Amino acid sequence: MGNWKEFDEEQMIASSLSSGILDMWNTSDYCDKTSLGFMDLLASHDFDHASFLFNSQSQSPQQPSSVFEPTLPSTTTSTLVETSEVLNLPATPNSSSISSPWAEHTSDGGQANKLVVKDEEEEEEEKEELQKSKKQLKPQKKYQKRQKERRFAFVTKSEVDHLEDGYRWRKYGQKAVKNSPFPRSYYRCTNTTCGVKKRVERSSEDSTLVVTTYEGQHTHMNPVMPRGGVHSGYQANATTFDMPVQISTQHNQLQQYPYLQSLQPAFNMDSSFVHNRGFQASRIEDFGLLQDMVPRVRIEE
DNA sequence: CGACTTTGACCCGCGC
DNA sequence: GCGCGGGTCAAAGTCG
Repeated sequence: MGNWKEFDEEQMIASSLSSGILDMWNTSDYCDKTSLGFMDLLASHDFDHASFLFNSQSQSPQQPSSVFEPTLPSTTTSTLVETSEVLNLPATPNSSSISSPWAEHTSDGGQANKLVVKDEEEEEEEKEELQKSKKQLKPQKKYQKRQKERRFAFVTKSEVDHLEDGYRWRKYGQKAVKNSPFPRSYYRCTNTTCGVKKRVERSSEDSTLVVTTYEGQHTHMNPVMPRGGVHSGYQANATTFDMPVQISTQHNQLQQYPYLQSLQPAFNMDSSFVHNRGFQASRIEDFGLLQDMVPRVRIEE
């Protein structure tokens, strides 16, 4: 899995995030096996808040995965990995002032493990400008240089490779992966205005693990139901909306597509929101990607 | 017939 | 420059 070498640091982040979210639930007395909150943040590409979760991990040791007993036939186990190729995304307005009860609990005030995104962006921009000026001498090629998009990956324990996440995807490629018996599939969001892509591959080390990598940000309404389904009416890249409303509109859909809640649209999050969401969500049935979350999933080496 | 998948060819970046 | 591996294109095939 050569491609995962770039995730070396993220392995640590992933496991930290895992314990972070477990910690979040413990703190809020909310351990009912749902994945609300954590996966939402990463699926919505709200990395500033995801880093907040990361910050919160340092407070406590990892929790036993037995807290999340599987209750569904096709159980899923997720570990988040945010890549270091985090670029070309507008900054989240609240990024500099995240307040949360969990952040306060961190031993170092939530500073030590902060994910650095901005510096990498600037550095990369400079690099790309340099390359641009060099390449201007060359004729235009059919394929433009791929823009590096903010990406994140998570590991899911599932029998199904391509998990339904509420968006419609079109497969546009499949490649054999070096040193892996399993191919990697490439999907693109079917919405023409949306450039979000995702890669799906099965771990060569543990065939029960599916590695899904998202790239880009949805720019349209979430169709939620895969084909001809009900539209939920919230925006995929919304930065604000009323959480209770969202919960209620999602409820029926989530019952059918348990992992949807882990891939829901962006939102602003503050401590009251998290409490509110936890409270609201606890009334929803048990389901979710993280219900049998494993504290640590080793991706490579 | 439209939406989606499959698959070989091609492009691109990178290391040697 | 060359080869390798990852990523994408696009025509053909499949499915409902």
